Amino acid sequence: MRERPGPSSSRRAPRRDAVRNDAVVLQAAREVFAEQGPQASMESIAARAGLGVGTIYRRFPGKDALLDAIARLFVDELDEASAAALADPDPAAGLERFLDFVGAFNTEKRRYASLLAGRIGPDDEVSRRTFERIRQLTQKAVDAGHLAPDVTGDDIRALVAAIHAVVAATPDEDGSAWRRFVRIHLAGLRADRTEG
Amino acid sequence: MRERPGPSSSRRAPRRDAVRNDAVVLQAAREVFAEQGPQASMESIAARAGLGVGTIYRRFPGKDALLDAIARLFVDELDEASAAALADPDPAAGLERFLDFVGAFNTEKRRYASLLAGRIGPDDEVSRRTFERIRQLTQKAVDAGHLAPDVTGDDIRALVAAIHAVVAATPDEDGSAWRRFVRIHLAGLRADRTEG
DNA sequence: CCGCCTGCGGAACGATCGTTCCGATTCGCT
DNA sequence: AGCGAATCGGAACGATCGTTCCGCAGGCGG
Repeated sequence: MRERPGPSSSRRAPRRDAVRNDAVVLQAAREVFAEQGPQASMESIAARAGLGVGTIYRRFPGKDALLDAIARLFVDELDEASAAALADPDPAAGLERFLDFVGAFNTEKRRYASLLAGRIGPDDEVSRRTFERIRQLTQKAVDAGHLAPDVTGDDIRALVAAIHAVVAATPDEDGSAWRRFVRIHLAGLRADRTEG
Repeated sequence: MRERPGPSSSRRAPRRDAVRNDAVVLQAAREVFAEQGPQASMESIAARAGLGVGTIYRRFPGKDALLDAIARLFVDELDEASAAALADPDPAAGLERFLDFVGAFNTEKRRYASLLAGRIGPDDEVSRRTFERIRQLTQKAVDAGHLAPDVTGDDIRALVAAIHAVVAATPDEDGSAWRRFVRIHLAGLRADRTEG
């Protein structure tokens, strides 16, 4: 039994091609899933990556795991945006920045929409963290008088879902439709609705 | 050669079981698709109907045609609702009645949501008729002063898409979430947004 | 440069599914 | 009741796809 170089490396350095392929597989999967939807075959992903199917299975237990990994990337990105928005000293600016991000994000990733369907549940830890930030951000905006007193995090969460739908229903990459939708809805969230 | 009873009946009365099965197949398909989604197998639909798969294929050319037929039922129902709303003498009441229908309709048919995905395009004749009615209804509501002057049919169409998303994002059959969402958005559509 | 081992390719397998087809069955008519 | 045709049931087929497996190539350490 020889001494090992370090506590974390057991025998050998990983092969360079293997390291490269980690990123290659994920990138190819993102492209092909975006073009063909979740029912794209593993074969077509492997072809796009310039690899064999076995190489994919050495990294991901199966197709579901591959889709989950991609979905996680998006959830994480949204979580970071919520953190940045909450850090803004002006709650109104932070909220609008966040909603802008949601719209732009959905527009950019419009072809990936079907991938997340039912893949990340409401009990996901990251999603819960994101919503908690939305809740705090909303409360700060209410306290500052930028939203009507009865508005809660649930209202903003509904708006986020609605933005997704509006972007999906809008052809091409026209950003004006969802921006107008957000402006209108924010006006409703600011308004005194005690009469209606 | 005998005289035939009429110009449209060629030989015989249709068999009673065949007439029954027309409705049986469609009902079974609706149930199974609602439970399992569009990827439910023809076999499982036939089993639910208590029939063989061949019986389904005698009525519908294939699975896609079966899904299209179901989607068409929903599109037609929405079209009728738009006609009823437009017939209301009070544009504001007609509009709110229509939006109420959309929310209730999506709640009731929540499990069918994935069936229509990409199945009925924007160039569908019935869908175009529906949108034209929405456009007229919106114009009447604007003229009556119930909506801000810059609101168009596109805004209401976006709201319809948003309602669908909010219903889908709400657990169970709680109708309060989308009702609140609609009330908020309508307040935004009524508001003078020249400042924001 | 050599030998060893990690990682790769892609054929093959089993499962699933949409669709077809034809013998058996059931119905309408006389 | 009996005949002929319309309709049905479900086995069988071909295509597709996810996954496994193992012989082989290519890179790493010496």
